[in-house]
Amino acid sequence: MTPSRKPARRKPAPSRSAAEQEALRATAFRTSRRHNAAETEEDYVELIDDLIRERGEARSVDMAQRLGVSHVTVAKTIRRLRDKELIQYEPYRAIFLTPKGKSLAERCRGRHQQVVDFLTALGVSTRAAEVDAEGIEHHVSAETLDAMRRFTRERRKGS
Amino acid sequence: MTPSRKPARRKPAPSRSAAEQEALRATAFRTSRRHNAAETEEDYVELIDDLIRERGEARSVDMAQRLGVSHVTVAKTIRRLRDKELIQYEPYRAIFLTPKGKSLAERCRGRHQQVVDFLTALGVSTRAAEVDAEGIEHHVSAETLDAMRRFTRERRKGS
DNA sequence: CATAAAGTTTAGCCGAGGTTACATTATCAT
DNA sequence: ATGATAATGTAACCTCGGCTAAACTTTATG
Repeated sequence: MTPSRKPARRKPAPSRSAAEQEALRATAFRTSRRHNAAETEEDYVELIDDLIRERGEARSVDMAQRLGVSHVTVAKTIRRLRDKELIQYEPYRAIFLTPKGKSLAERCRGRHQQVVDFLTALGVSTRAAEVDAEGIEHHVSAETLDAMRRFTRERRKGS
Repeated sequence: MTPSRKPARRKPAPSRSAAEQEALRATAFRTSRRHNAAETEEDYVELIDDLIRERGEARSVDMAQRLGVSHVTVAKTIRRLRDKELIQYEPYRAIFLTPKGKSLAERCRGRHQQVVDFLTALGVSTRAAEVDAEGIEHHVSAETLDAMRRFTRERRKGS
């Protein structure tokens, strides 16, 4: 009557290298979730760094505009980043990076550029490369980043 | 005394092609956030599809194990997916994909495999490719995916 | 056939990240 | 000097995706 009358007890799992495979997949999901969580703070410090370079200071109104988000969201997030000692600011004043924040920002900036360069070298348009990199950059392992760098260098030399 | 005594009014933005640049960046962030939001449902339907292929049915306890998450989280999520008509199930019974869910699952399966193949062709180890793909796959545009496919094909022919 | 074990659901908590509406502060211009 | 306006902050609310604890259903078994 109901669409399924399947048993509620577990079938014995296919017993090849199954356990390892399962574990690897669960790890992949967990890793991805962890990276998603770190994404916001990486984006914020990177953006603050950009703004300081471009106009000498970072202000929440500009951050909100660039992120495509309300200023309230920015306010809430930067409070959290301050608690984590990545940034520092006084009420109604501009935002600055702590040394810790600055080093994170620099790492992110480098990685971001590498991903963009890689995608471009692969033949992706500047526009798409910029958009995709924003999503991808937080999920590339050191190993993959290295392979990307190698490819970019070769491709440039070759052409 | 306070670390910053910078003005609270906006400086005129650097006026080159600034407006476009700003818009592009905000778009990149928005796109990335949108993809993050879609990530869960894509992962779930893909996983359900896998389980059905492997053992004929998808059950929440297995999903929880593969995702590395508690079974309660799975229960809550699948309720949402049912509301979105991606899956279908009765209480205490196995889970099935609706046509809509099935087509999403197939798209995701293809994309996932393509990203893994690409990373492998690039020289990344199987293990890292699997983990990174889980994060990356949700953020590749059609254009980038196409470039990846092209590269994978060439590289295979070449070697 | 009663009951234990496995699986599923419900209730309630939390933090992240988003919103609107409203309050406060700083700066600029008259 | 003060008043308008831009920027920032606060309050209250939402959804999503985690969690634990406890209740309930199904299935297997002694």
